[in-house]
Amino acid sequence: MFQGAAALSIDAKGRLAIPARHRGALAAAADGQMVLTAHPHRCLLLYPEPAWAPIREKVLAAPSLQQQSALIKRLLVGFAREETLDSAGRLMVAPELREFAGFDKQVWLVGQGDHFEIWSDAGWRKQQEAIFALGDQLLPPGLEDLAL
Amino acid sequence: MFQGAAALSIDAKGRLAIPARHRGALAAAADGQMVLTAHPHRCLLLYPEPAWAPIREKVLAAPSLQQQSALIKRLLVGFAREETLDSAGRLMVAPELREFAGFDKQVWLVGQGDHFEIWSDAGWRKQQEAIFALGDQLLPPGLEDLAL
DNA sequence: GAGGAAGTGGGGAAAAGTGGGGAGGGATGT
DNA sequence: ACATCCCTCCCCACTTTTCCCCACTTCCTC
Repeated sequence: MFQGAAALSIDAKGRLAIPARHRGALAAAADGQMVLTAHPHRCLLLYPEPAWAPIREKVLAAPSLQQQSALIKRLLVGFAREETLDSAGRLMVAPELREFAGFDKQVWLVGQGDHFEIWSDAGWRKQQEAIFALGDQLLPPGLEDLAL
Repeated sequence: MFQGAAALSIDAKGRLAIPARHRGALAAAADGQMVLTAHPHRCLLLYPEPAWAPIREKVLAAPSLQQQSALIKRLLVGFAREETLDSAGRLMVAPELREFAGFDKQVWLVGQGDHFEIWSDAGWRKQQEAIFALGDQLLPPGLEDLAL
């Protein structure tokens, strides 16, 4: 179970150090095999491979001659890369993915249950602003009864 | 299983270097025999020959006097070429196909499960813009329950 | 404050990407 | 039929990227 947001920096070689407290869980869930891909909201997704496989199968089953499902396939499967951590526990983020998500030096690793999202600093701030801007319209259908 | 997007360049002779991490899988799936053809979305398709054969048979079985199936046949089968990689792992892209897909120097090789798509730089960027433009209408019929 | 673990940066070897020369073979035209 | 041209493919050389390893700094723990 992954949760928690961490501000991390990507070094000049595109490497992202995963916080040590998550490494054990990643190794256990994925045997070290992870998949890094693009999210339509313009962040990246980091999945342990076993959690990613069923999603990939589902997406690939969609008809590729239909415009909209082709777009999803191209984004999710098209950008996906198998990755492992290097000996210092760092994840290599390919230049294509860095560009897609608009990564600068500073990024955020955000736990989301069975996977992580990785946001550029600017993108993450926008998410927060978007939440504040919702005001009373905060809760989406199906979650109206959420109490905190 | 092919996945991942790579920005590659086509040299002056029309050669495209396939990333080394895909070469093993291509050799295994196709014994080196590949088929390169045109996709109606104006990109190219790269199939291992064994995966292409059933698609070709299916397309060819369509009635050729019906306008719509004739168009598909002409595009998919008409543009298809058998290719192999050269000794440096490069794929030769015929001028006809380069022109069809509007290839300049920079192209994208995009894994799509059992095959690849190859996009011009401009075409690939348009795909991404199209996805962002979808907003909340992201998921096509049949994929509404996709969770990321 | 000392020791250890984690984050950070960079050097260097090896592999992969890139580009071009030139031989071989098939097509074209005289 | 022969010469020429063009296309293809193989090989070599150069550049860039990737990966592995080591060293330094910082922070937390004891």
